[in-house]
Amino acid sequence: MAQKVFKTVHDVARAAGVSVATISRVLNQHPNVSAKTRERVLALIQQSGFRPNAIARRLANGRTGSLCFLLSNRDIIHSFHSRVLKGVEDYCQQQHRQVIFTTFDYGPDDAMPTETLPRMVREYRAIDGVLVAGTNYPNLLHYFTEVELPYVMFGNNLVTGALALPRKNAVCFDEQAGAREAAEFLFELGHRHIAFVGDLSQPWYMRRQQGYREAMESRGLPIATIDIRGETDCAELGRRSVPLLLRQHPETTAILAQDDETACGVLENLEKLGIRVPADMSLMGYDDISEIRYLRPALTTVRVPKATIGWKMAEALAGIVAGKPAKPAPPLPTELVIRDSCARLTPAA
Amino acid sequence: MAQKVFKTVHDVARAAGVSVATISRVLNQHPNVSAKTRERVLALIQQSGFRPNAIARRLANGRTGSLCFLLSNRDIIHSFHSRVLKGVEDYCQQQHRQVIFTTFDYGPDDAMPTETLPRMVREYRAIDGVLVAGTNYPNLLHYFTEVELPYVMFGNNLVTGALALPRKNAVCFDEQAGAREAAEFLFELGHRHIAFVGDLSQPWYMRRQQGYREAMESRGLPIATIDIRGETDCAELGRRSVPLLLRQHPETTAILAQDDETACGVLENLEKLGIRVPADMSLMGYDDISEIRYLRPALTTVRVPKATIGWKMAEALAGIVAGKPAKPAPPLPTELVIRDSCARLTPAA
DNA sequence: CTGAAAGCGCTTACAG
DNA sequence: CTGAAAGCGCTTACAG
Repeated sequence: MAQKVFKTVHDVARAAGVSVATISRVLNQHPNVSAKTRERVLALIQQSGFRPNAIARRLANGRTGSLCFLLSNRDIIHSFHSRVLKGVEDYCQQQHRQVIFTTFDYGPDDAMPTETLPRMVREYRAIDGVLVAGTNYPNLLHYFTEVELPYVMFGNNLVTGALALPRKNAVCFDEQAGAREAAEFLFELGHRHIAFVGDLSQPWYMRRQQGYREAMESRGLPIATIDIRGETDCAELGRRSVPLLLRQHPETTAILAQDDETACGVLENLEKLGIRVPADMSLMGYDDISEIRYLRPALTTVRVPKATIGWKMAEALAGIVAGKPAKPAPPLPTELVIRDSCARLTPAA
Repeated sequence: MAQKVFKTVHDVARAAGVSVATISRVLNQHPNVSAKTRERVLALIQQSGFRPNAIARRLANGRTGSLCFLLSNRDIIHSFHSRVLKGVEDYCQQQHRQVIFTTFDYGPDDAMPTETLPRMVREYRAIDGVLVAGTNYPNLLHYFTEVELPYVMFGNNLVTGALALPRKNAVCFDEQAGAREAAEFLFELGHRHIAFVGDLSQPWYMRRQQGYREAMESRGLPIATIDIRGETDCAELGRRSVPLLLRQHPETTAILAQDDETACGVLENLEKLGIRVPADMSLMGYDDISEIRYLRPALTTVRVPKATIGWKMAEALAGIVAGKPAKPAPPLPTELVIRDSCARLTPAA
């Protein structure tokens, strides 16, 4: 016999000889349905391949079920954020939520409901809330507050004014502790002249330098920081730092770079000068991005728990949306990944 | 005065002294509204910050406005697919569409409406169509056809049976031509003994090898293929290929790897044996993924137009959804990216 | 356990 | 150019 095709709950209800309310109840696993009717309806749905209209469900029950992953001010999706997104998606899949991906470029002074703001965040109820990734400024966050759109931030990536906002709805990792452990690791290897290379005008790199400084100061070791500002290409920053470092701190035996890309630049110029890593100089990155996968020597680095950050952000946002009070979560720990770019300091050196 | 907060079109209509139909018309830029009313309504909307309910709009007009980017059988989002996704998002943003990102793991023999299939693709009308990325099999594609869900595939990534399906709804790049050009480039540099390293059991790598073969045969040059099967880690495949290659084709002066990761493995083991790239051996990758960014020597490779692929896929899907007849698009061209890993063959060698 | 009916907040012919 | 009314396809008190 020809298979009936049901387009709406009404079709199913008619065939089952019950009301649409009952169909809706079995669709939503509502307990108040007799086992008998439930089975009959379920069978009908099965064989007809009936699929309820998702939009209608959302309008009726008032829940959109979707979280928006908003990547701000990035022209490409770096591997770092890909991993965060993957964590978000894993959580959402498990929770039967959907993740809407979008990007947005704006400046700190743009007036906020702007034309370029993605449509779904401007629209009312298109999304339950937004996961704020990339680089963000207070104007956008204020807008979210104004229109009462719940959001959760990736706390480590906030610029200036955004830092002062309440942090209940932020997920972050312990940037400072990661740098501290990195410096301590180099100390354990026997290094006493450890330099930090970075751009201290950026809050996140500043925190890393602070962790480094804490580790050094608590051991009475000298601080050696090469602070290069205004260079947005980290690899280039790393390259430029090498001559400065060698001149200003020639006694250095180990370098802690502000991030992996910076480390790549440092490595490149070190090698050009015939300084071998790790034989002559130990080198450490930060982040553990996939771009360093095939670097030789394999880079020892501080791994940031990217997928976990995404998962926790989605979880926090879902909680807020569900009305649970947002509570500040403790920062996520980083993990030291020991590969080949750091060596024990030999007495000869 | 206290700012009125309008929650629905009715609130706005009441304040403007018109009907909701009129509000809807100005919201949708319908021409049949007098300039006067339009302005008044617009002003009201402006100052009240009224935002129409997106879900209700979709239910009423029957369009969901969202495309689903489905990444199949990948445990992480590789940089390759990040770029494709970015292209999709760029197109969708411009078209005021939203992209729903999801992942899905399945096998070629799984029965298709499975529990693990993401909810939004199971639901009716949650999405307008799906962009199929990652590795996919016929069973999923058949399911889409069955439930009449429009889809567009990334054509280069289809396995076995999926290859035989009609390709009107596929976007692909010219894999074979890219490999041909790569081999020709090595030829121009004076190389006559060029080897291909890869896994010919995979259709995509097979196509690359075919391009290589065409270039070689048309010049009467010998084919030298190292075909290693069953190794899913390409870098490892590359590593393993080196001793085989040196034994079987010791005359080789240039290697065309099936992809960048394979090239990384080749490079690693070449260097271990003291064979310098490019001085002693030229080496070429394929894809131009971000993981090779910091490789030294910088890898000469064939760039796949990832973002363009994403853009074209989204464009094609939007066209199909809009009822335009799907027409097969010509394959997108690749681009040779010349960096430092290939050198002119000197007579001495 | 079940059904009739109102409601979610828009859009869209249809009339005027 | 504008409005009244039906409709999009569900869900959810409310009654029974």
